[in-house]
Amino acid sequence: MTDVKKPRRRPRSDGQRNREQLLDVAKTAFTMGEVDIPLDEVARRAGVGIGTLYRHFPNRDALIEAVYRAELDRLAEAAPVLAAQHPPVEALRAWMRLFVDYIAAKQVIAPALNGLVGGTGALYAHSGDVLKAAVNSLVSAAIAAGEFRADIDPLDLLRALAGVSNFSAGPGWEGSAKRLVDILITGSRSSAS
Amino acid sequence: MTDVKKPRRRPRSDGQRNREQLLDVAKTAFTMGEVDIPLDEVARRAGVGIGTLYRHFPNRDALIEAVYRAELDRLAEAAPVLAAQHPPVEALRAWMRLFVDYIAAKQVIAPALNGLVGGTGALYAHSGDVLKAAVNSLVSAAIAAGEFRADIDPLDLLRALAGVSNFSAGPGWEGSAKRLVDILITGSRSSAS
DNA sequence: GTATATACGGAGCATCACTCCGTTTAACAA
DNA sequence: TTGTTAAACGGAGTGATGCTCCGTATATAC
Repeated sequence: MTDVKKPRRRPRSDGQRNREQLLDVAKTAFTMGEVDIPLDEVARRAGVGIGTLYRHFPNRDALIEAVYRAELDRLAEAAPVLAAQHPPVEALRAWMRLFVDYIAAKQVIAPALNGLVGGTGALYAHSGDVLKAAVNSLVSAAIAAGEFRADIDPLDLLRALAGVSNFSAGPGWEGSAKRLVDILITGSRSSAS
Repeated sequence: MTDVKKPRRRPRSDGQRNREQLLDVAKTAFTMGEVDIPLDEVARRAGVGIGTLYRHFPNRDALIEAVYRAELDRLAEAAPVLAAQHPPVEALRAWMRLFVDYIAAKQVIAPALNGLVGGTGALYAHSGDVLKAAVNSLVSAAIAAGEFRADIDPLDLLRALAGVSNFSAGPGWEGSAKRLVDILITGSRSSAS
């Protein structure tokens, strides 16, 4: 059952290279707003055959998720750094702003999510976990410090933040998103001042 | 320029009937999670030809928007009713909860939105307006009553709420969404208690 | 150098969005 | 009722796209 693969061989270098090239092309395309780019085209730009693309990513969603996930990982990694640099509530505020800035700057996440079929499912479950862990640690710290109400569900905050990414549009967008962060934090305090 | 159509004839009854049947089938399908249902299939279930579907809705997005818009209209209509029945802040809270309940019960909005290509654009601009007006009037009343800070942008709240709809999943979802509503309202008060 | 697991490429298939146009029918007038 | 006509219908056909299959090529190990 739990048979461990003993790696008979080192992974082939061309395989890894191609995989990264595909991810790179896809990320660039999604960022540029070409959410509907045909997969043939992604393969062509990456200089590989369509078959190669499908071996690395079994379907369109898998490719999108891979791009998406790599970005989220980087976001999650920022959490412990911020926690070390600031007091709990400020660390959370900073992270939430980072989230917003991040989405604003590189429009990777929002368009990709919108392009997904029935985003309800697997993708969130998988990729969401790292973000969940990140926001979870920050909120826990704020609660432990007595700054936040104990009944705050970190996921609530994450959901609200994700919403901003979906309605991303218009000029005053960034400022508005930052105000929302403040609203959320104020609303979560144990005894609002 | 502004030539008014003088309706030479009454609209044909079969046309209207078919249009409504198509909308009905599409709404049901989307609600059932069949976001990717082929349009041929929608036409078949509605008992019309594919050509008829395309005459009423020039493309897939147009059909989705039509369903989506009808639902949003009903949500917007609830705002003035609630405003008449409750004090400002409670009217807003009630409306936001309605929004959440609505999405939870009939999963029309979230899946449809996710299925859209680049939700950034036209659809929101069009359909969003009615919701915007609804939440706007409720928030304005709360500000006028001195209950809310004057710098609250109603759109911020709408965005956060929309986020919930996108991360809709899991069992504790509804309760969590209601907590979020409370957080948002507490965070928006002029002097939080 | 040889063997072989691994990866590659792209022709081909199935499906789906959307178009086109000949046929049918509801509305109106006489 | 019947004739006229604008309006609506239906579905075969077209092009594009997601995905599969399998023969070929090559990196790794010995």
